[in-house]
Amino acid sequence: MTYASKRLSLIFSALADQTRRGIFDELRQRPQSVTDLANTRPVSRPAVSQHLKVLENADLVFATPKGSHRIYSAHADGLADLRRYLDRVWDQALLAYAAEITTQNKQR
Amino acid sequence: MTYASKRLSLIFSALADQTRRGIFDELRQRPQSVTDLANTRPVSRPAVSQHLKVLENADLVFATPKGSHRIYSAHADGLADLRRYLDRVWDQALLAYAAEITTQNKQR
DNA sequence: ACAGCGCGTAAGTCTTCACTTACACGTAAG
DNA sequence: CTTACGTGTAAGTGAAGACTTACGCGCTGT
Repeated sequence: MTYASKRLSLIFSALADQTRRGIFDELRQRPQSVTDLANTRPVSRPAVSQHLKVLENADLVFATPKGSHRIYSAHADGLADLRRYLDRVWDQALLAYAAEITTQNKQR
Repeated sequence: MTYASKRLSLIFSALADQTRRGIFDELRQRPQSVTDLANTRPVSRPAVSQHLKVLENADLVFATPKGSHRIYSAHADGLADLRRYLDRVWDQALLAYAAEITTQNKQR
């Protein structure tokens, strides 16, 4: 549980940043190198490198060495945990919502 | 798109904090007041109040005045956006993964 | 071998954030 | 009315984060 919480924190905070989510979104469309990503973005190349490290640490991205380049791609594993959490939360939220409605009806 | 991005950032960063996610998880099980939440948690009451403000701002939580109390409950609306994003990402990630596999097969 | 490219990382700065204590205000109860 | 409770918010502090420039190291090609 604690393990899962830390993992979720990594994933959520990784996707919380707009620049990072942009990188992730673009990597889903097509794998790219660090400089390729930096060229289409208003931040420096080291910044992109650091963002990729965060995404990689959350299992949202992985790198494939290609000669002297490193091609980054989106990874499905990190998303699986997020999806599991969200599915669970989703059901419970709907239940809570239904319970709330009935409570409100009772109070009338 | 930019609007959605900002909204997503709010949701993701709201859920990125462990304390805040704990509050949200507990509110899904049963609506509670601020002091109730603070009592079962190692942080002060104002801290909980601030966390609730962040959650409320992300449409993950809403308050119902009850006399001098304020009962907070989980809200499904904020989750809807998150779920939409995740569904889209999920499909694309699977496609990207499949594309990557076929690329690797070609290169053999 | 050497010049250049792609990349990661260290070091520094400025902002954001999670938290604390102190204060102000409305509601409830004596 | 006054005392007490529940709450939100302002002010301050220490840590984390999103950047920058500078540096170092492994490939690549000539």
